[in-house]
Amino acid sequence: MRSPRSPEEPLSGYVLSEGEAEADKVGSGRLEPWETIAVDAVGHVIEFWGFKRNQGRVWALLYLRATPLNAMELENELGLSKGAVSMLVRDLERWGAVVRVRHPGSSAWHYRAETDLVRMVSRVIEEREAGFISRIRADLAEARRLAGLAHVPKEKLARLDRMNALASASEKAVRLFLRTARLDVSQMLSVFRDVRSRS
Amino acid sequence: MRSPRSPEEPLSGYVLSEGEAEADKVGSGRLEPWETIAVDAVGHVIEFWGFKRNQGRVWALLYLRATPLNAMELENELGLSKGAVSMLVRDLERWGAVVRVRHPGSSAWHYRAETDLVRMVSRVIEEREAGFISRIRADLAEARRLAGLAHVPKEKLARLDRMNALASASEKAVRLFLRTARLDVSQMLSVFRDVRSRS
DNA sequence: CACGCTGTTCAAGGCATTTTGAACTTCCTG
DNA sequence: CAGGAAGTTCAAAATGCCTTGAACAGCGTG
Repeated sequence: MRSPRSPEEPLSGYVLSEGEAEADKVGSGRLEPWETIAVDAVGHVIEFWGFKRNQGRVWALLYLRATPLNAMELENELGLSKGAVSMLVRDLERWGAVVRVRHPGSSAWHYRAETDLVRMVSRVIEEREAGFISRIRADLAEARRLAGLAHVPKEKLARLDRMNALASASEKAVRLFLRTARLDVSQMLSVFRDVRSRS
Repeated sequence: MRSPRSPEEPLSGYVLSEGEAEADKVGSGRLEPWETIAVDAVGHVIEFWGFKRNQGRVWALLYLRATPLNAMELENELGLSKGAVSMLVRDLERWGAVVRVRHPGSSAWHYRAETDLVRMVSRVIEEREAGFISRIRADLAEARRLAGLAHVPKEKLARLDRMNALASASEKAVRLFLRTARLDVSQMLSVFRDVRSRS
């Protein structure tokens, strides 16, 4: 669902941004090649859904390494700054996609991936949808009201009404999508849970 | 389906960017208030779907004014530059959301809104989806292959497999969405066509 | 209770995308 | 076919989002 921008640009295959081409670059480069690929793939998915790429990368690494990692490890493995890790992890935590655990022998927090990535995506999308699309509908309704007061010709009013109908249709489509996606996903999740890392 | 970014940001109501707050600003300001609202609402929807806001605004204005406008009018009404209008209109044209018509008494091109805005959105999304998600799946498959060669422990392989399953589920969900949205929309379009401006 | 280690905050910087504006091209009109 | 209006192009500026890094805060330990 992301930026088509201009019709002439290539339609498949995502574009690597500068640093990304050289994999784990700046960081210690401890990531194995297969990890890099998987982590970045999740980064792309999550970006596709309107989140930050690095939120996906953090979650993916935590998920792949069954064992909880601390902030420093995330910095090194993913080549992120301290500040970035702090913020990314906080976001994931609030969304319930990551939990913070205190490890026995260490004074640092460790982070563990929940399997709720998808649940998080659909919840957040739903919240946005609720606020955003209904705000748009409200705007169109307001426009319609003003136009009515302003004695705008019937034909134009009809066009406004049709825009409204369009917005409603979008809204319905998105809701339907979320409902079905949720269904697909809850089946998925039950599979996931079988191998959930026992903390 | 657009940028949730950070959990603490307000979840409803879009944020106005600088210039937008003062409505039609720089331009001649010929737009009526209700038009401004409606045009911007469409701008937001279209941005939500990953296009440029001004592509939506141009289409919306053309749709609301039943009569085709030329480039200069679009510039003035929407406060855009000559170059911007040229590019925006070209994009919409290639997507089939706008057609270019030669008006009898004038040497300038005029632009007319097709009712295909929604068709355009779903087509473009579908194209992106086809390329993008399948690319991601391919990446995960590659990661899985490499991990297999690298004698990665069974448990980690299982996690990779689950990521793959997740990606498949996304793909299925998106496809389903597009199919149903298309259906909703084709019903819509039939309504639209009744009042299509006869050029 | 001071030190050091971990995590948080946020202004400044960096990066990608979008818009502008001016040079250039095309096409109509007389 | 000259003159000019309309349209296109593209480098540079503007914009907006994300990350960085350094200052700050919290906490646990010696």
